[in-house]
Amino acid sequence: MIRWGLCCIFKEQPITFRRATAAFLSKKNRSEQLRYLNGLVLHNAEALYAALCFCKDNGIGDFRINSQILPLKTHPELGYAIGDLPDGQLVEEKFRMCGTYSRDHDVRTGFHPDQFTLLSSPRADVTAKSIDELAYQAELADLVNADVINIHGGGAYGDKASALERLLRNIENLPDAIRSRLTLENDDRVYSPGDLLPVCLETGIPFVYDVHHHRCLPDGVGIEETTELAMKTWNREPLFHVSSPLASWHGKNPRNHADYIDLPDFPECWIHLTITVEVEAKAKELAVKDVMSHFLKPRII
DNA sequence: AGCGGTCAAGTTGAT
DNA sequence: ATCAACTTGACCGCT
Repeated sequence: MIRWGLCCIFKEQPITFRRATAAFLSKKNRSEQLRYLNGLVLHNAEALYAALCFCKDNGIGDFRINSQILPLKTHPELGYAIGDLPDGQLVEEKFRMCGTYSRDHDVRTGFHPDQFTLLSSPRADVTAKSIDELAYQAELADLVNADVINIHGGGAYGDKASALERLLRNIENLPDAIRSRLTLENDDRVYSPGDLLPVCLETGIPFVYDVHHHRCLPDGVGIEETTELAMKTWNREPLFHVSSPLASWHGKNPRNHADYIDLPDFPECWIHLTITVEVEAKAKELAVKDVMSHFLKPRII
């Protein structure tokens, strides 16, 4: 049985997440900043609850939470703690309600920190800021009961072996709140499954297998074998990603995502697995419902 | 109310 | 050298 996942936002549903810009906020004094952020974050906490309700009502068992749900949380000048907000208690309560709802209705949630979150960089400042970002997402994950914080390997910096060593060492030094949720995903230009699986095995970090990225950046190992290896890295329900290229696999940029999933792109060997598959498609909830409908056709007999 | 330039952060590869 | 892509368009000043 596949648990289908929706990523971050909606195409048609009137559920939106607000954001803030640093340029705008930095023109205000601190208490005005916190008041502005307070309203915005309350809105986002309520939107998350609505998103989880939509998922449950539509048979969608997984929702990826946008990293910007607490905008500028770790910004060097504008950053804040939830407790700094005028209604901090209420904000926390609303996120906890999301956590209760997702537990009661079995809607899995997770985070995917953005491209600036790197545990392989040679720059100590980049690593430190990344760990800050991961700590923030772990704190929020605690409130909302999210069990995954998924990142990529990052850059190669001209020497992939050294970068992988830094990645490994940084993972091993992470606090447990982060490490217990952290996962590694293959990307489409630097780190293939073959690069990351050894790190996952050594650290006990689960491997998020993105089959689209694997097709963009192959490593000589087939989808079936990689699926099996990925499954073994998980101590809970495995999480995989699927998407289709915008133009075609042979076009100039197959990395761009299409609106919907082209059914042949879904690996046959996944069909009978007990896994979560997050659908990375521009049509969002419409794409998830579309792909689900292909698997829910009434069976003969 | 609607338009459009702009938005914290790192790294890569296409142009 | 610039720029889009990456999990995602949304924000906000201007008219």
